[in-house]
Amino acid sequence: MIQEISQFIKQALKLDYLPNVEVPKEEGFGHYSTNLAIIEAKKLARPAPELAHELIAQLKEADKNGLFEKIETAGPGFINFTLASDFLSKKLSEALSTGDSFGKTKSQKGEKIIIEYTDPNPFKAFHIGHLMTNAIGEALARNLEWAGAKVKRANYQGDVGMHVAKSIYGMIQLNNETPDKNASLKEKVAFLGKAYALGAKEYELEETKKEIEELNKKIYQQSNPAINKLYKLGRKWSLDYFEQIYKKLGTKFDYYFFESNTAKFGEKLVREWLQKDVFNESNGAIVFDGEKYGLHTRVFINSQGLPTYEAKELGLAKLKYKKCKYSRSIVITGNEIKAYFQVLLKAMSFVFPKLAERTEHFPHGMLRLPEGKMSSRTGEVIEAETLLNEVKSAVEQRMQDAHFPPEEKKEISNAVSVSAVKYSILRAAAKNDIVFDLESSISLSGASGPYIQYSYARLAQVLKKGAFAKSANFVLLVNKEAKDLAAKLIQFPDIVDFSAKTLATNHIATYAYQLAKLTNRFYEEVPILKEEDKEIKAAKLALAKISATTLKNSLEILGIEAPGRI
RNA sequence: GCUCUCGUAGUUCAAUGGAUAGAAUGCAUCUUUGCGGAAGAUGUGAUCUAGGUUCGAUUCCUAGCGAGAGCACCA
Repeated sequence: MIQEISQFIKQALKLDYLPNVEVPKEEGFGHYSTNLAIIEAKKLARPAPELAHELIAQLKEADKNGLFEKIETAGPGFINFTLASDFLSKKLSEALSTGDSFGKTKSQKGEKIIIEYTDPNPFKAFHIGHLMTNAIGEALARNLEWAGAKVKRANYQGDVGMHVAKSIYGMIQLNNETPDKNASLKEKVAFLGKAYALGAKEYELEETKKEIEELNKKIYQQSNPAINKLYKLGRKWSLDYFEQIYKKLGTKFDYYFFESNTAKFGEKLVREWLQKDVFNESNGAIVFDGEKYGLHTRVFINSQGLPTYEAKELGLAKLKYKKCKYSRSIVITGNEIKAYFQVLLKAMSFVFPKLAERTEHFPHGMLRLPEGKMSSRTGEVIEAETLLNEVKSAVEQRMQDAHFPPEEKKEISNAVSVSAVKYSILRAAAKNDIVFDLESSISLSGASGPYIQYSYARLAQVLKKGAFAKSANFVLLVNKEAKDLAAKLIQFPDIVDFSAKTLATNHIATYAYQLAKLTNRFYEEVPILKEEDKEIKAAKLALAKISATTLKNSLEILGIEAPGRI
């Protein structure tokens, strides 16, 4: 829609560029507006409001199809457009016939994007940080898909390194507590957690520290069969457990990469480019001297000759490219890795210049919990499952009185609790830290995922009772509530484009909430099924249908399910 | 110490350099059972400080104050 209006202005005024068009924040400034007159007035050194009047005359002249009901100027020289109801009605009809794919656009067409996110480490906990990365990554992936890009989801997991050595050390110590084959995944993972905690603690001690470091080498070289066996076992338990979580969260990865695969290749690359002076030797380690570029120096191969995360990441870039010839590669992590990624990209610009250009790091803030219960101040990490379960039990309590079959109830409480958590992550701009407030999530009121789901479910129930036609005359809808809703609905494709372009899915989240609010207002103020005039009723039902679809689609992009009733 | 990010109602979050800085929650008041009240309506209240650029600054620049993260063999 924005594109369309911008094109119209360009042609009408014979400009050589597309003017900026946006939706004004305030009501009363029309549906769309442009600051064109202010910009042009400056070039011509003329007063902007005066120029705006002249341009409006030309725009009205050019509007042969009657797209606009009003074109007027306000404030410092903005030109504001109000759509004609015929035109708006036509747009709604298009949306209605587009059906479930309303909102899909082509702005990212031709892009092949690989997105890496979640990245939990086998043998370690899947904590709320991973949950946050997953929610953001999944939403970005879906958003880009909706904007027409081809997207591949990648997960990169650290299955070698000191944390593994610590865990295996613990597994050996706790040998007699090892769960047997038939134990539940939960018990197995709990055992791994205990083993890691023990290993991490013992690592603090001088004598065991050396032992664990030796163990680490053996794991890397796969030299000891007994250790290999433990390694295989623990790794599998972890990965199976992660898979359960992905399923719950609605993520399906196309590729899994492991450090055990990137390590040797990365090491080789670094040694190769050491000869070409991209890397230096320093204190027995091989480093990249980032200081030359205003960054800091980082170790790529440590003094024991083992590749660090940095070297592995270098190998990973190439492996990703082998799997998927991407035009763009996005890596999503917490922002504590930001500085390190800059060094990595600089090093990569020598080793794989083309890939480095296509790679971007997307750092996000931390998911914090308010002081008090579930606080992480004690230093303990909070597992994703703990948080999800806590929210879920609150949701279940709320649903106590609902008369749904048990199976459906379970599905709904899952969908609602995931939505509560995901929405509170996605509503905020990703780069900032956010505070997840358990209490306000449990209360399930206000700008929340469950509120949007509820709004959808209400409409879905109405639509069940009244069949909507394939087309309708939306001009008949004269209530303010219906008109406001209609104007919001046709913005959806623009929002999809904008958030895909800026990689900011919080715009989708905000939009979904605003739309839900408008649908509720419409629902409250405008009786649908009771409407006696057949044609008006058909139009109302059709508007409800588009609203329901759009709510569902915006939730879909956020990775949130929309049950038909909740 | 250096680098990066951030600083907006009591609280949690918004605002591609735009118009009267939006929401939610909290508090106060109203709608009272209808197509699903997990709802809707009204009121209340904020851009850290000092400069600068601009027709216009929460946004860009400089300095200060405050918070968080990072700064060599962890990932």
